[in-house]
Amino acid sequence: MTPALGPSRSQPATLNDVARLAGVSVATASKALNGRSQVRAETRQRVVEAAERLSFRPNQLARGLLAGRSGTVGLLTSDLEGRFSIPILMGAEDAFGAGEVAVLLCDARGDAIREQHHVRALLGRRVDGLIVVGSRTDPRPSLGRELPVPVVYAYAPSEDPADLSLVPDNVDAGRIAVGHLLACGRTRIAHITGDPAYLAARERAQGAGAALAEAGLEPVGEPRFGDWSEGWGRAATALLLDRRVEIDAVLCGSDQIARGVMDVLRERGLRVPEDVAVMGFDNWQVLTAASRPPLTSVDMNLEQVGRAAAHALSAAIGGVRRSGVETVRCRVVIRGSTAPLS
Amino acid sequence: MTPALGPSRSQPATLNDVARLAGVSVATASKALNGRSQVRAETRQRVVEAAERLSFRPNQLARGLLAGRSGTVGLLTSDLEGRFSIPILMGAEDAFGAGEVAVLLCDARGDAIREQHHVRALLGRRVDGLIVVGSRTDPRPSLGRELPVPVVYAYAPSEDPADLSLVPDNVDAGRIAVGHLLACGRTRIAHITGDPAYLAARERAQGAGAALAEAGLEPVGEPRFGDWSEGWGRAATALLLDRRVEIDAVLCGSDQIARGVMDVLRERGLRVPEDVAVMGFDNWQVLTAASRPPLTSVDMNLEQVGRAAAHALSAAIGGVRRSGVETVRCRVVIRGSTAPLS
DNA sequence: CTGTTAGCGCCTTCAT
DNA sequence: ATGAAGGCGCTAACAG
Repeated sequence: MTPALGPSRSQPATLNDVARLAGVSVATASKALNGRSQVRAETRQRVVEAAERLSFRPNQLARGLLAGRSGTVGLLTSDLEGRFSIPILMGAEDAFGAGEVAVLLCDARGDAIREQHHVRALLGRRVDGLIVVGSRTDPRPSLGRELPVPVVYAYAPSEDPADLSLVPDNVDAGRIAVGHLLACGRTRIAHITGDPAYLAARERAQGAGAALAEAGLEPVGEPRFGDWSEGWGRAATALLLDRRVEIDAVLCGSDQIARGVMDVLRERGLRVPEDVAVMGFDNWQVLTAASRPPLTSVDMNLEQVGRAAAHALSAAIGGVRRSGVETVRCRVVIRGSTAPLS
Repeated sequence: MTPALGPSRSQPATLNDVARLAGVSVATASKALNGRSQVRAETRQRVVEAAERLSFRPNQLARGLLAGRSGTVGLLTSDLEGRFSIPILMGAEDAFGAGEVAVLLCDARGDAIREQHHVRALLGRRVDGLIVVGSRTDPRPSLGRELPVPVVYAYAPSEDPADLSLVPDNVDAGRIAVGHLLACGRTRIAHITGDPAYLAARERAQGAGAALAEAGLEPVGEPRFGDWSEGWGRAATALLLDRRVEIDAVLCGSDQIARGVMDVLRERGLRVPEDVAVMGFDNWQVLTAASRPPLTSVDMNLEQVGRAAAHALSAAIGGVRRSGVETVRCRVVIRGSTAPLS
């Protein structure tokens, strides 16, 4: 409405203002503020004081224009809504924030057109690099090799092996999950997991199977694929129990599935973890902590993935490019739903 | 390592390059590309083609430098981890994205020092404005009136009434929640809610109480404050039933609490919604959809809050400033856990 | 040690 | 209709 007339109206101070107030040239002021050595201490003092008094902040746009680098990266998510993007985003933001790099956030909402649009916009802003965050671990189309800046793919790897991708190691995750159950003395381990269209589901099952085989154990039936919901966890468990299949552990493809599994086990009078150990995937706090008992789960270390992507991108911007798919290890977070057989 | 020699190495084309290729001056090229009218159609054509061929994208940094505006806003969250920031962020990103404005994301992680640091960094990048997203609806300290750009507070309002804040209307939310239960013919409505240190909890209770009073009904005891967990929902419900308190509906302060409430109701042989209607808050998909039956819940319309904040900020940048706390209405999302008494 | 000059990429007068 | 020139804020050469 009425333009405020207070201090908030005034334009931000420029180096010119500072120089004038300090009674020196802009060049000297620049050197003084940037710690260049060819400035008399007393002069520098004057400049610094002037800058302070005007609350001078160097204009990064001007700097970027000159340097040819903006000190900015684009973070392009395909699905902010899903819960996997956020931790990755946090890890990346954290890693960049420490290094004076700012993050431009764009959400493509799963739309390729919108993604392309965002890429153009980001390049127009002269981002120094790009991180592309997918919503599932299945490979996705590359943005292409023609981009003027380096790109790192996180969570969803690029289909082009010339690109660098960072993904959680889901095969290994299946392995260490089973490893934990074995360490608890369990031998009749069923695997109830999610949608087989997801690579993550298949890879975890593969790793779990391998770990069982290496231990000389038979899996309790084939992995049971379904969807990622509590409902499927309940249904699959009911089926298992109805058929009198003997089990002392259930490895679940998600924490939601695990919730469903535990509910039915309890309803049928089986105790967790005394009779059956239950383990989830994703380590989603709201579910793992609220379960009865609290749910042991595999954490994909997504913040770590984000941080690793940030570091890889920084390296690439610095000229050290890598390529191919690199994995980040997952970890088991032990809670009350798994325990050694007594 | 080895600097790639492909097309990705070349510097992005400048207007100069385009002009040279088209055989005109930079001034003409600029006019041609920006739709200025004083250019012969045939010339414009040549310029556009040249630009295309070089995949020219105007450097926004240079533009911003000249214009004095960067076309960029800062989004400062205090807690990306919590689930409330994300929808707000999505709404804001969406609203800005449509308007050629890019969003710089910073997460203060609940740390005032870090927040201050981020504000400085953002101002250095000459953001045209700032949105500050809080993690709860309790008022928070203002960033101050001295900032050179407009600021809009979302979710957590500023303590300074001179600032503009956009928050969900939690009093009204309590009202419409009770309104829905009344419409279902319920009259014995208990309220089990979260931590009374949260303004949201107190405001919802206040609104709920007012709606009951207006309907000439007594609340079933005082609102039961606790924390926001499933565990508290279970405990509070058990207490209620142990005391033989007669109820036909429970309004819960969060979906998690509602989960706990429903579990105990079912365990005690009460049917939802036939015997007792249950209603949650937050409309958190993963909980509401997975409940048995699916949970009716109040949605705070957070995307809407984010969008409104974005629009308000755009207006402020355009010179139209508002101030004070403005509210966004919540809405009831009806699912299976509430139904008319038959 | 300090100041002058030039230019990053773009847009906008002002001449032509 | 086109081009030449100036300047946005800053830094890196070079001069003094």
